Amino acid sequence: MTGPKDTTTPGRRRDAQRNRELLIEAAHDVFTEQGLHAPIDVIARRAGIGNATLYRHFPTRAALVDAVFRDLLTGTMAAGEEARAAEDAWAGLTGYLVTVFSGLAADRGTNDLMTTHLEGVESLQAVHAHNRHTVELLLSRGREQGTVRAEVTPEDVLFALAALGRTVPALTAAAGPDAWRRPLALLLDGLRAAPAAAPLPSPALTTTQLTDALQRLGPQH
Amino acid sequence: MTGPKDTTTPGRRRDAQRNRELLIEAAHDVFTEQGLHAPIDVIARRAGIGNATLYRHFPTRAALVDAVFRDLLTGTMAAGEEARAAEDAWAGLTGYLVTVFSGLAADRGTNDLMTTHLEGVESLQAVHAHNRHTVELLLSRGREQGTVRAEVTPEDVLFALAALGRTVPALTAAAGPDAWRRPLALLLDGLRAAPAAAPLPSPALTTTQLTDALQRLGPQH
Amino acid sequence: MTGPKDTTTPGRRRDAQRNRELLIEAAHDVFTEQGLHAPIDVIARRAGIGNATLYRHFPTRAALVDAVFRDLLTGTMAAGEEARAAEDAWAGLTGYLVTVFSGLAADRGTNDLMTTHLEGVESLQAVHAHNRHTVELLLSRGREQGTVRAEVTPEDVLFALAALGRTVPALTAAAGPDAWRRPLALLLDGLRAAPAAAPLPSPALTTTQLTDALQRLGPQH
Amino acid sequence: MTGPKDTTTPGRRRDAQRNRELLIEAAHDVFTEQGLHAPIDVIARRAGIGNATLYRHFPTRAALVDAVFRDLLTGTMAAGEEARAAEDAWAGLTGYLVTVFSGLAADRGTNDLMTTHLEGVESLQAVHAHNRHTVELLLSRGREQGTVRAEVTPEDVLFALAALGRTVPALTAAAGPDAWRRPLALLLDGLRAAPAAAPLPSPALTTTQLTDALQRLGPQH
DNA sequence: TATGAATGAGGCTTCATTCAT
DNA sequence: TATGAATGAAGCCTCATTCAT
Repeated sequence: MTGPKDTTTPGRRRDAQRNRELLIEAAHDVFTEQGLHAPIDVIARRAGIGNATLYRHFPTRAALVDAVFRDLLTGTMAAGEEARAAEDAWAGLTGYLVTVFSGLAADRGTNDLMTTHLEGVESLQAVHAHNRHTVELLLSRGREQGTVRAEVTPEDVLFALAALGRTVPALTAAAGPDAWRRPLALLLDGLRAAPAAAPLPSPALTTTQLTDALQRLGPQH
Repeated sequence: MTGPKDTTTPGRRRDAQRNRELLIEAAHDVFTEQGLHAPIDVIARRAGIGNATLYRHFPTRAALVDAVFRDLLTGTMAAGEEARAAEDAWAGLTGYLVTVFSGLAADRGTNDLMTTHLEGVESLQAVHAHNRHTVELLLSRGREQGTVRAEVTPEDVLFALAALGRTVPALTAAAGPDAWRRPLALLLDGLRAAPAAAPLPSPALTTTQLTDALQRLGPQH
Repeated sequence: MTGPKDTTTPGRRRDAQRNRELLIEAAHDVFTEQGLHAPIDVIARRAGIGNATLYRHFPTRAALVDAVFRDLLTGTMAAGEEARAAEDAWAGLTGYLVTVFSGLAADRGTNDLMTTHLEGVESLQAVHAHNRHTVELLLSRGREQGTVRAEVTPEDVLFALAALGRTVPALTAAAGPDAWRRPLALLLDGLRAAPAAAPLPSPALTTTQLTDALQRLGPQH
Repeated sequence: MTGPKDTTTPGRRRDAQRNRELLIEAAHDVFTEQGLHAPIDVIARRAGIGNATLYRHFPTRAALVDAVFRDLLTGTMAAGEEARAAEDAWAGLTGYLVTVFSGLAADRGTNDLMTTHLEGVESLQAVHAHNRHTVELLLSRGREQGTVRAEVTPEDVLFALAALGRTVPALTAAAGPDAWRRPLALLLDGLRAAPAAAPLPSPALTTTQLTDALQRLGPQH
């Protein structure tokens, strides 16, 4: 006997737990593919479970989103912690944003989540706050170290991040998984105090790729 | 023969033309307010015309969009022409983008249009091409004049433009009609060869404004 | 040719008109049977028409209710006019209320309509206003003629009317189509200045009938 | 024997009893707030108990209602006893009805219960019977004492009571906790043999209050 | 037996597209 | 040809009741 829990679990508990997991899994997949606005019924269907059951487990979309991303988001926060500890604030900031964007690129759900403020998603509050603190700290230290432009505020960075971040899925779809590195580098260069030394990463978009990427953006809302 | 070419449909031709105009007008208004995904019926109703008639005139949404913006977009192209003539390429580029963004801020339709490639919208091709040429020209001359970073491509600029452009409506809603000037300036600073001399325009976002703006972005699609 | 309309009516107009009538008819029936809260879909089904079509004709429940009852309600208003002209105000009031209650007894829809204020039902406003004016006028003249208690206000009457009126369908179901006459008479006797001379109309409820009636009332809301 | 009768289920019996009490308590609260049609699950959740357990204890809604109100209703019956003892039958009747209405005003559940006959609620039979006897007795004595109209039957009173009683929650919501006193007084005046001497209690409704009250009544069922 | 969970069915509303005159 | 109308399909949500442990 390794743990007492297994034997204690009464009645249907295990089954429900299984359903809950199926739902979260399905929701994760669907959110990843379609974004956070994906129809609830699609998720339920994908899980092979009645939609009313989904509602029982997660009365609101926000609750479901919260459950799906709670763990994933802690990953982002960990990256933030690490970045804060960096000697060179600029390097820390850069590295942090790269990590964040890697996440945004892979997953429409994470993307929506990080580049929007969804009312009612609890865990999100924490991530956004943490995110802001990380950026704020690194900016302020960067300013002291002379690598960050004096006037740049955390809001500047966070907003630019969101703006660029939202386009990442379309971009990667059109031009490969690393395509976001280049516009991100450009953005960062705008924040620097000193002129940018490093060459831009990732090859430039071709015209076709640009067209493709824009097409994938689609009309808003 | 005093009338128009086709005598078989005496008043018809003119009637249809009138309808077409009414539809385009209505669509323009609706697109401006609601974006390009606005319900077809709303447009037809606003024009005071049956939706099936709309379909007859414009079998697809793209066709309607095309018709609506064909004329408007020439305005943007004119701004491009003017910019191309600028002595100082950097000033020309800056001015051009400011003009473009002013348009993006005012009109959800133009915004969708310029920051996306809608399959099947013919006239759009022309604008995007023109746009690209303008940027390309100014970039290349800027490079010669030493004001633009060597590596920056037109695609870099156009893509960044689209990314930032799409957020403009939410941004102006949250922080006022000039709020886009600041992130645009930041973006431009990233493109410069020389370090940015000018201070950032427009006050920085407050945290609340940022939150508000992000909330207004909403999930994609 | 007796009228030009028939031949002029273009296209589908006649068909749609037919549908509209079918819908109103069906709605009338369903409202009469089930009251104004009856499911929209049931009405559409009863009319043999898709529910979306119903929505096209009547975008809100209130619009449908309005269409169904607009004509019926003018009947009530006519009765009001007549009552106002009565020499003996008390007789006029009595007669009026009897007419009104006859309507309430026959039809759950009318009943809901008259004993409730449904937001958005235009024609209803007029009836309620007319109703109030009738009652007000007759009360005030009745007071002058010494047949109505001094303190009684139109609101007193209208409210009592509503309270009693709502029970009328259950009452008639349990005790016959004239059963409402008796409680109405009792109510009126409470409004009189002089002691009631006339015997109560309609036989008294039996205990069983009372039980039955109450059962039919059902829980509120 | 120190324990309870059934020794086969040592803690069970007591547990079940406890659950039963919790359920009744919760149901009482919910019924009071929302009326007798409140969702079953809400009650179970409020009790912190599974809904299936609720079903086990009370297979039908009626059974639950019965259990909840069995005790409460004895209070009403006590008031009846007291009223029966009154010297002046009319005063007794009046006082009784005031007491009853106070209850109707405070509690949606009691209201539904007293103004309706719910199929299958056993205990209700008793209350209604008791109620009827009280009214019957007082009426008959009032007739002897010359204060009650000869023709008025218990059913007349009980029905009028129900009709007015059901409107009490809406009325108090619209016009204050004592607003029911005035229409009740009017009703009673209709039952008197002698002309009403006392002025009406509680101020008259304003037009706005009337509208508000009617709106709150809502469609039946 | 007690229980949490599951679900089918019902209700509302919107919209793109097709139909029938 | 021009048109108003029709509709199927999709999305949302709630609740009474049954199921399976």
